[in-house]
Amino acid sequence: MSRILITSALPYINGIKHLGNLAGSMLPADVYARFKRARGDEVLFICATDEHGTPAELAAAKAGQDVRTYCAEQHDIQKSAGEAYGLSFDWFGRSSSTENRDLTQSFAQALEDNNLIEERVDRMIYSIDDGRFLPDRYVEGTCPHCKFEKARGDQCDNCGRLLDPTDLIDPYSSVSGSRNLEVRDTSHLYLLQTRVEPELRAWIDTKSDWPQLAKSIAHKHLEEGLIDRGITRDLSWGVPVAYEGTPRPGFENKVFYVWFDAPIEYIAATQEYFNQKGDPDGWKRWWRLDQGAEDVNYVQLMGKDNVAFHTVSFPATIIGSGQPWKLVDTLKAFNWLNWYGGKFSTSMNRGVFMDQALELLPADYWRWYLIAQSPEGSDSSFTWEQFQSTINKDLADVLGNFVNRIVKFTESKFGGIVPEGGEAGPLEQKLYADLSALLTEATEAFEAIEMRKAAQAVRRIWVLGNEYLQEAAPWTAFKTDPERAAVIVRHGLNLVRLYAVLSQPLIPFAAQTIADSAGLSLPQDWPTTDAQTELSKLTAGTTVKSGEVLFKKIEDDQLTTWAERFGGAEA
RNA sequence: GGGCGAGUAGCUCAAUGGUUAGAGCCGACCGCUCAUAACGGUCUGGUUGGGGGUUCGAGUCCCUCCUCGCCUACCA
Repeated sequence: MSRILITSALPYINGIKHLGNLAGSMLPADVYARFKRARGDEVLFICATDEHGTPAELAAAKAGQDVRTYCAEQHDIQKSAGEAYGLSFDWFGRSSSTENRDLTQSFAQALEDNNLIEERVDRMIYSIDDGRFLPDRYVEGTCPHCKFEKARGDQCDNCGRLLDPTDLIDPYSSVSGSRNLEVRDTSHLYLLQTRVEPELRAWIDTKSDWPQLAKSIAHKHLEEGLIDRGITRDLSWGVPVAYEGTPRPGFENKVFYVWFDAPIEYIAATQEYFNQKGDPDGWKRWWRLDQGAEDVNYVQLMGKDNVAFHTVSFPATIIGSGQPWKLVDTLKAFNWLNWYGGKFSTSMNRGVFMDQALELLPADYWRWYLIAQSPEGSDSSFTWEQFQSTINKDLADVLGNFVNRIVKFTESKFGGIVPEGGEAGPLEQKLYADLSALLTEATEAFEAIEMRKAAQAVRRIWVLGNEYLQEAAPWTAFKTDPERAAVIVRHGLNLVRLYAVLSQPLIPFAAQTIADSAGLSLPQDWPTTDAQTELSKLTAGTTVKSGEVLFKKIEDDQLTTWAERFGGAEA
């Protein structure tokens, strides 16, 4: 038994997430967490909303709400959405918690004590009409290179060149459109990452098993030389720049940069969890190497855009603190799920969001599709046509129909009781062998967090049941050799039990329904690779019961309706 | 501009430098009749983005070009 700490990248507070966000971090993290729990490991699975920063302030203003109220509301929405998808977080926290405020300030102080913090004066764009400093990308204007009129202050979307906001011709605020801008001096704290580079490099060099994507991003930063990072911003919504209640002089109206406090929330959310449980020191055995966390395996899952922050910035903060914090061991990065080859986009009404998806179909349908099509190697595309095909074939035909056919057969021929008698023959021996190989494959894929491969292996195990029934033909045996039929049906029903167990991480709701039909309760331990033993756990005499159809097929006219509502190929 | 990744069957994706590049879906045909018109089987389908090179042997390694995606540190 191992101790596994799992974190999913924190979803930003700015509105409910689309299926791409779900597929690229939270869902695979959940599948992995469920798998590891079924394996008997001690799992702590943490996530939270990332609530600070300019976009949150602007979204709140747009919604006509106080930012605090807005975030509280949006947090509840995201929390409910996660629960509706069966995301089994042990805790879904908030980066605006008091725990995170205190811990973030404490980290900043530790870095300061280690002479890793420096005050510098920046020249930033201030929008007089908006009453705020503007991050580079919130300043727009004409590109000095290509004359594109909607170039952002950080980069021109037309010619791709990197820009400084002061380069822009005729700049204006993208918040209000105001051209009443000026450059102002403002002080900020900088984290002197350059000074922790040797330690950071040494640590990264130990991570030989990181995926290529993560290693190359981390090394790129090291090779080009780390840059000292500004870790404060001129905003009102965020962690105040203070220590133990005392604001830092000159920083009364500033907060820490959202990317400084967000990863710290992984730890703070754990504190929130244990505080809520009345065990205020409980978090330490997960995060403090000097207080019981030395045997924790820490696994982070995230989208590819997050990799640099998790391999360089956050580790630099932790290492710089000089304190014995747990650092990430295993890191899994995902690419993007696209919408018909393009991006999901709220403004262009492209794509499906988590709440909308559940209006159409149960969570398991989405979970299965998103895991089976997981954007692991490269970006993958959502299309309605492929979604329909995957669901109808894999879930309805292969899995759902298998469970239904064998249970119905048992009801009509054996009174709904797992029959006794008979001995396993050559067909069963072949089934054991095939199943053992596939169980090994599936288990290894889950362990390696290779989601496509894992789903594929599980699907092949479902197919195995249909192959077995077809060849064994209990409907024929029943007429000529009832004892032989009993053997076949007993094995078929044991496959149903096995499918419930195997399906737990992927489609937990359906797994429970399948388990119900065999009189089982979940969770159950993950199967061993000893197929013969696994196929004898449901013993003769047990009552089985068919129920509603497990998965309804997606009809063509449903698809048409959805494509009209959400856009599709034409978008 | 720089860095990284990707490009393989109609579609979605596999393939430690080593038989004849595989699987699912789609399509065609055959079988089965327990089951959600479900299941099983067979078959069709490829100039591996283009062009060069290394090698006994290249989807894989090298060079170059094209296309797409991500990052490029003040969006998160």
